[in-house]
Amino acid sequence: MKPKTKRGQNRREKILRAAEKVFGTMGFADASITDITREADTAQGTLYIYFKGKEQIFSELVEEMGHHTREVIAQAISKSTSRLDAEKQGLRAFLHFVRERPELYTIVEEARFVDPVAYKSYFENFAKAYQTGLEAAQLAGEIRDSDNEVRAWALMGIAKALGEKYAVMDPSKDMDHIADVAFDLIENGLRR
Amino acid sequence: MKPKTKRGQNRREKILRAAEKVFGTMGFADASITDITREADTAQGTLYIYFKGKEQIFSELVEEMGHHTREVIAQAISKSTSRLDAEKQGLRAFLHFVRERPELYTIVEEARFVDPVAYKSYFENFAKAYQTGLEAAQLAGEIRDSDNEVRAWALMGIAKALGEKYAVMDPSKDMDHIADVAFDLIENGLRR
DNA sequence: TCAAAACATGAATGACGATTCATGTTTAGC
DNA sequence: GCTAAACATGAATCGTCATTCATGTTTTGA
Repeated sequence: MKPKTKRGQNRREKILRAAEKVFGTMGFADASITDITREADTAQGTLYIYFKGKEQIFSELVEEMGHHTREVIAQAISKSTSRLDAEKQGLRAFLHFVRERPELYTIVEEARFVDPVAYKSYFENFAKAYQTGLEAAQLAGEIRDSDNEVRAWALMGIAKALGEKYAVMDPSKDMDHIADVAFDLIENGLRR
Repeated sequence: MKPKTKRGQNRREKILRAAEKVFGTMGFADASITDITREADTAQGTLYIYFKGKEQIFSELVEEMGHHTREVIAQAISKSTSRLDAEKQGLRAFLHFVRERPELYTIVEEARFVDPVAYKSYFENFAKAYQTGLEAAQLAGEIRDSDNEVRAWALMGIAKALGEKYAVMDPSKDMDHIADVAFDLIENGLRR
């Protein structure tokens, strides 16, 4: 499963990157093992040296997305002074990351149907972290009192939808602008 | 394709309802024609009298969801006095509808991968309508000036995420409460 | 009442593609 | 430089359905 030589590590990584591209652009069902191995310049059988099957590669990519997202957001937040500012920096970093790796993001969304368990835990973990942050901000008096679980899911929903629209569907607009508009809504709401 | 007798109409409808249930619970890939026809107490071949194939049934369900959602929201909004109130009533009605037909909602989400064209037009239409409403509210001075396209996608994202979480994943909480919390966030933002 | 149209059946067909495996090649470490 | 382990190959296998179709049954309308 895990490679023991440098050569093996390279090959495994090459297959993962090919799978990211192929799954992300054609979707899980339409992507064949042949597509992935062709993209990786590899024989079909080689894939089964490093992975149990089609689904396992996919799941591994979902996990990868989880790690990277956590890293990216943690990094972005670390410089923040207030909780609300952390919110803003986290959103901005997330959107930039998704625009850089739209395939990986699409894979996470498809996980809802291909690997529902991974999908659920992915988002429930994020929601919990989000909620904890909101709770702290609430205790610190930065934000108004409300149901922070519902708020956490709502805020995640904003990030998901904007990522889907402005990183995957229509990646032409400036991401900082998107983040600014969204954060203004999050901070101040709609009301004049 | 379209039935010409009452008997045919009943059969077609029965198959559609079976497909809604089967696609919604097992997902498109795992759902077999046999599963659907078994659920509908029908022979496999009968399905092909009324539908071109597996994908076409699916697409028809996506369209159905579009019609119903539009109806439900239009109905809910019709009683509203202000644009912001329309926002609230629309959100509430949407969440109730999704809790009543979670399978239909899951199907729309899976359409992103099964029928991307239908999916894209579904959400772009909603976004446009949403944006138009926001534009009017802005002109009426009810809400602050900002980029209403981005806002529209953000607000749709809230509705999608809350529907997914509180209608599909965890349907135990009171939907009016969910809608109230979300609308408070939309109206006033987080800031104290 | 009866013929034609509409509807219904479900076993057989056929395509597709994930996975396996018998056979080679390369690398690590002594 | 040798050999065992690790890695690589790709054609053949095998299971899984979606779809078809030859054969019945029911409904319609005159």
